[in-house]
Amino acid sequence: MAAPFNHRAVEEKWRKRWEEHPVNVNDGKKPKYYCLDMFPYPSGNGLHVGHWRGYVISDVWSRYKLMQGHYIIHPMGWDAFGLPAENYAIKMGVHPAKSTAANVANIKKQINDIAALYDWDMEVNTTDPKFYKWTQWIFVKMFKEGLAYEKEFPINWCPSCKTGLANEEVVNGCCERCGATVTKKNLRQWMLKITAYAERLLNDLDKLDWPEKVKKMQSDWIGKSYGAEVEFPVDGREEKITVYTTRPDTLYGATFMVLAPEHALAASLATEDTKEAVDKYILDASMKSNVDRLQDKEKTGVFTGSYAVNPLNGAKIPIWLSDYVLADYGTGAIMCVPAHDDRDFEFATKFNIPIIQVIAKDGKEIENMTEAYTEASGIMINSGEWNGMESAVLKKEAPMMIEKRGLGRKTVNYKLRDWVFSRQRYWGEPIPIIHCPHCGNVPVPEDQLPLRLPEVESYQPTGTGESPLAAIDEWVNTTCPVCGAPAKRETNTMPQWAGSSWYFLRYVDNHNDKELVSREKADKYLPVDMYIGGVEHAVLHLLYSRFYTKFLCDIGVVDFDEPFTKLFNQGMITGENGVKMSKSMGNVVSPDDLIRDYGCDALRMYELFVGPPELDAEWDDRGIEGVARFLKRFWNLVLDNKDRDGKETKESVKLRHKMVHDITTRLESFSLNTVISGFMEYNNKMIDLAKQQGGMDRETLETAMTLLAPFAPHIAEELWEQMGHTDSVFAHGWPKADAESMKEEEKEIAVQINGKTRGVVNLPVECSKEEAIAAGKAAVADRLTGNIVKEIYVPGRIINLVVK
RNA sequence: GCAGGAGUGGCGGAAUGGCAGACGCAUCAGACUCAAAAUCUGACGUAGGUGACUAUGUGUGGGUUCAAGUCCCAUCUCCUGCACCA
Repeated sequence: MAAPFNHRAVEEKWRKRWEEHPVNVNDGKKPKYYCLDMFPYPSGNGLHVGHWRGYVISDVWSRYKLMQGHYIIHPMGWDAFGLPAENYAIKMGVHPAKSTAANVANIKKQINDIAALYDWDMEVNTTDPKFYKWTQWIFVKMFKEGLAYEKEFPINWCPSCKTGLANEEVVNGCCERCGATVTKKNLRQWMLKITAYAERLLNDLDKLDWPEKVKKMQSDWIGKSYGAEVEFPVDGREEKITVYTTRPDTLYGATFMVLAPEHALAASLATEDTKEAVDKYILDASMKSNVDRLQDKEKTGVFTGSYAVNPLNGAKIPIWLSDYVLADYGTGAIMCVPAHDDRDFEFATKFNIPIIQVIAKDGKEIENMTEAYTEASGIMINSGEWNGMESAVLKKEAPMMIEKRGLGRKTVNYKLRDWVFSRQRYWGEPIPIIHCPHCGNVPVPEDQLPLRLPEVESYQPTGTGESPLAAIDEWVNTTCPVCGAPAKRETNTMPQWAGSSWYFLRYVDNHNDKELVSREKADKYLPVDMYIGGVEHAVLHLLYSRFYTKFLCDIGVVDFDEPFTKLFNQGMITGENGVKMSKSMGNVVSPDDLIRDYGCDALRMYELFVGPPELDAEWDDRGIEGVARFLKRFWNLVLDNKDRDGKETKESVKLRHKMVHDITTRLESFSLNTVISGFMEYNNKMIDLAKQQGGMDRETLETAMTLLAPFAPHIAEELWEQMGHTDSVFAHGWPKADAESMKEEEKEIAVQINGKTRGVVNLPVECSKEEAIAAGKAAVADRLTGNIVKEIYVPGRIINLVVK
């Protein structure tokens, strides 16, 4: 009997060995493969089994690529600036720099328990001045290119975090971080002109090997629409109001116009009679939070007393104000066609505004309209010279026709807004701008970067709309780098996303203090081949990173404009009943006990075995027994047979090649849970065959441990060594399956009568239909009654006799 | 409301249109043991039968096909994302 498997001894031994003799080395000849994890923010809670999953997936993939002959770039770092780190520090009453450093140390230790291939020489930390020097440098470059600009307007404000937020950080009107209801606050803000890249961000999605879901979320977020801007003169006044519409074909059906309460002309359109009501409506709207505005099911509005003139037919239509029109989309004003738009219909019905149908539904005008007809299909009616045209055709042509007649222009619109980039908090990169009374906004000269975050006693958010940095006079007061006059520093900081938008570029050249990344290394090691992480960043981090990469490509820092060639989103590990693991729910499962009891290899495999990697999975500790038993059985199989000199047989060769084939195809398709079950299946088969034959050949056993190596590296290495090898199992290439050797000569085939299985026959694989049918008939002869009207034989699959 | 995903034993989950439930957990029985643990062997969808068996079964209702968990139509439920974007 072989010595029993002692996971602790084996793991300890190999950890040490790998430290002395790394398995992933860059010889300068092997092709690179960059496999990246979304880097964590170092929270105080440490890792739970859910965090492990993504790291295990990426490590398995990395080791597989390693065995295929690549040099693996598999780095890890810390997204340590930002709200979570700062809020944690405030709660614990320590300085964020201190708590962050402690958390990094703790999590790093935990991550090391995974036994992943991480190359700690590449480590980055977004709060390291050597790192954020370049975060600031990118901002300065963007400023110089006109992509970073200042603007005062009502932004999303989280009253709990006491800071402004980007649109992407507002979820259902609440703060993405803390869940508090987001309000509006008029603030001077730094903005990044991500909208300048809207078209490229949209189009280049086609290039990416990403989950369709994520691509769709991004394209919806960018939200491109085609339409026209149409100018409506205001009756009796000089001004014109421009509206944006995607349905210019329905222009004849416009019976009123609605302006957002924030529209520049809103107040001035009021007449003496309506002034009071209009002013009140505008004021009320300004007090409403996003949530209130969203939750108001019933439409509200107020008539201004003024009229607009439909430029096509001269019809006078009333101008209303309503908060269902958004001020910052399109022109903040819309023409309303109640017959063909749900919202306009609801509004018109409520306020008794006429409804004019301009597209015939099923060739007819609808009597007693009860809902809007929103399809752009049907013949135009009540539309002057457009009568008789097909709506779908007109929808496309109308913008040009309107433009030709000088009534407006063809245009496109995006939902994407510019990125609110400043935060009124302490724990972030200071924005490297100096406000000079003479020169305006002047960037901190590049040779003076990094602009260090000052050490302070008090870093609590002020809530006044100013960052805590504003209170540090000696830091704020400086001189203008251009004219030398007294000037003030910008006191806002950057959002957490700033560092994470480009960190993946830095890993490969993290000590370079001359450049963000050398062009040579960028060309050699970038971009990321495989990016693995949760889906929660679909429109945040992943969109921002694409934007940054495109910008850095445009200014020549890198030569590619998409950062992540392939993306994989792993599902979340939850507690019982799909409840998210959290401290407050008390359902957090720590990997520490499991590692102690079952070992790292077992936990790695169980993380994958719990379910398809892309789906959420409920954690159940008990299941780990299964993989632990498998590892023990495999250990015993190998050690019991290694000295028995088992001969290769036809059966064992076939088994070996089928095993390689199955494991590899499942791995390639990222079906990692079935890779693990595959190992168990083949292990069972090998055990049976070894029993039958009185041994198992060496080649088959070694192939099995080679396949197992990316999943359970310690045990694979140990067994590899026990087989007498002095090199690492990872130095061994990934085995290849030979189709010829896998071929079955005979196959068991079900014989059906009318689609129901009535027997089985063993058939040679190469066998004629006649022979097969004859054998099939013989196998079910006693059940065969009536006339056979059809005989189906699908080689290798089935025989079906259709009987009447 | 719109878009995407999912619905299969007690549980997690497998199934290029071809014998549904692989693999594992839990459970039950047996072996080993003074005993327990570990390990090994076997059973394990439901209903009926002593039985080799028979019928039935992948959310629900239809359809296509020699053959449907898988394809098509309709419908219900759950999850995820977006949501007054004109």
